[in-house]
Amino acid sequence: MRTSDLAKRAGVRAETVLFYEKAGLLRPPPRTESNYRCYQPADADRLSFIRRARELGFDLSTVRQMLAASDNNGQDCSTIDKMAREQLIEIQQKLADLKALESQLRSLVSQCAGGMISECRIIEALASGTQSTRSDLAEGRPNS
Amino acid sequence: MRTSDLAKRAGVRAETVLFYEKAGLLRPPPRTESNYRCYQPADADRLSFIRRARELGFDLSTVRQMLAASDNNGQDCSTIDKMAREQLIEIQQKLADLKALESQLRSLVSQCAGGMISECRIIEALASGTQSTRSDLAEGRPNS
DNA sequence: TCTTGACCCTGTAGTTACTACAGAGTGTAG
DNA sequence: CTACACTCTGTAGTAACTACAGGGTCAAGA
Repeated sequence: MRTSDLAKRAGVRAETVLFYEKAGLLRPPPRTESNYRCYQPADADRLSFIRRARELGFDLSTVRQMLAASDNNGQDCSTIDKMAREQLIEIQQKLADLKALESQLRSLVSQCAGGMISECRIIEALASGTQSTRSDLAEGRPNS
Repeated sequence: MRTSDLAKRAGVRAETVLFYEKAGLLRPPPRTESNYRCYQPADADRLSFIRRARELGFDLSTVRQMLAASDNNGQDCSTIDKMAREQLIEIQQKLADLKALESQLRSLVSQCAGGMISECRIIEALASGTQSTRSDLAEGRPNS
């Protein structure tokens, strides 16, 4: 398999394959006489593994460790387990943040009734929070 | 106010203030004789506006447009409204993605019963999806 | 045989929103 | 006078790719 064939199988770009090699996730495959990379089906599996882990939000260095662990069958499962649990907690935190953000944004959007900027509720909401009113958002020193 | 005073008021770093100036969000303030930046309270309001918008997930170019709109009181509110609605949709999409991700990850984590890597359910789950079994994750060409 | 087009290679620069210096100058307290 | 804390500019680093530039290779068609 050539680089682009491997890439297609996993649904990534050829550049990404090269990037993963440089990043130490994919091993340098043998080359043809003309220096083209030559991949085996097993490489496609490894690449799919990487993609699945990435889609679950694991970062590259975590994926690297997972691959190392999976290459090392005798090892204890707890490292991997710990990484997954940490990732879960991180995702749950992000989820909570995003939920809060969504409700704030929804309330922001619901307040807009059209009309002029000067009475825009969205701008007002973003400007409020300090004691100042919207009339002086560092105006008076225009820059253009 | 000096740069770091302004920064403290909005809870950002001094470098971030400079960065926002370079990015065209904060206007270059007047300088002292020795070339130090001299901010007014209104600049703090503008910076807070930026921070609030950023915390709601708006990107810098959107924030720039919002500031431009808010500097231009006569303008119609619909541009801002549109930006906020688009942002809401984006956040809702991310929220949905993250929810799906969380449940996948939760099921992954719940399957781990400890033990050796060779029978790790987490690795298995990441490796599955193609027809291949976990025994051949591009092994056989170790690289170290 | 020559050419065209589609690949492949390496290496570098761009993206976002900052953060972290390096190397220089300034201001003030002891 | 000196130490220390600040300021300035400019550049390089972060994550995970993406997008070239400038070269080489290969197979099919004229």
